[in-house]
Amino acid sequence: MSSNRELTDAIHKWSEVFMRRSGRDFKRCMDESGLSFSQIILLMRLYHGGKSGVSGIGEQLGITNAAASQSIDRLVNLGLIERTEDPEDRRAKQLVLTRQGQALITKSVKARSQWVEGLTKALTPEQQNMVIAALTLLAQAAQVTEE
Amino acid sequence: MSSNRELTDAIHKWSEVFMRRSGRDFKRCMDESGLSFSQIILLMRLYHGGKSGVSGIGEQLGITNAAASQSIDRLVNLGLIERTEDPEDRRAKQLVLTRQGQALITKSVKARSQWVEGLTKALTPEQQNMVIAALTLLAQAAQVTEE
DNA sequence: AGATATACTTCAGCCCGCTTAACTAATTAA
DNA sequence: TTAATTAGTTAAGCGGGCTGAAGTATATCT
Repeated sequence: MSSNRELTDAIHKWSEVFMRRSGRDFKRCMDESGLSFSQIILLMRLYHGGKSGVSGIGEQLGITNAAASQSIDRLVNLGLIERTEDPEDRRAKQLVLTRQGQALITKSVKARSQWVEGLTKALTPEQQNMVIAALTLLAQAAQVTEE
Repeated sequence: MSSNRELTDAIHKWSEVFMRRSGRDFKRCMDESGLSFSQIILLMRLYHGGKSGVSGIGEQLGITNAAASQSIDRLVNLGLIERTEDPEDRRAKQLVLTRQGQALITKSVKARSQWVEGLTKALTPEQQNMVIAALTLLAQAAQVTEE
């Protein structure tokens, strides 16, 4: 039977390792793409959130419309975002990732996936099954939590 | 028996969820502390790497000594880093996190730990044991991989 | 129609982070 | 001991990212 302490400890160790890795992942993504952290976060929001307007992005990121507009403008010029007029409301813009923009994010996700996959290489089949089950459980729980 | 496909899929789903979460974690950490991404990365390097010099940091972060020096200077002024003369080589400086600097990073790690712990709340004891075992395996594998 | 509100853009101004280049100070090599 | 190397700082300059304020165009309220 699992003591609460064991669970906490395991999670804490894991958190340290993966926080560190996350930092490096982002840093590398920034260096390779030449984008800033804010810009990558912006792309990730679009990647997960689908279509969105300028002020929607600004709100999600906690910045002013002006800042969002400027940042988006740069990303449009880089060919990572497509910005079109909303036919329903011609004041608004619809923002969607271009194929190139999507590729940038998926590449990052893929890099992390491959890293984890590498970690499982040395495990026994039983252990691998356990990892599959555990990660699936966690991912599901996380998706339920998302509002 | 686990097919390779299952493993890859599970890891991919997990990666998406956690990449997204990582982004938000960093963003929140930046907003709360008022620090930039670079500065947090710098603190994390010191947190994990222990003592280090200015050029060591610059090298790890892929920036010039000048940039590292300036960034460190700001963090020293904020009371997050202690910068002292190396007694062995008086040209060099020893950089260590202050208690406040350490607290900033540990707070971030703790936030993530608590999030994951929250995810496990709804799981059965057996499932929790599995999560413990899986995360422990992954964390160990990751630490072995670190050079 | 006229007033108000909304969605976004533009501009000026500030700070941050980066680079290169020039500098100081300490160490090491000749 | 003089010359070269190494560690770090400082300064000028560029661009990014943010804000507040002003401006444009569309939509909605009365």
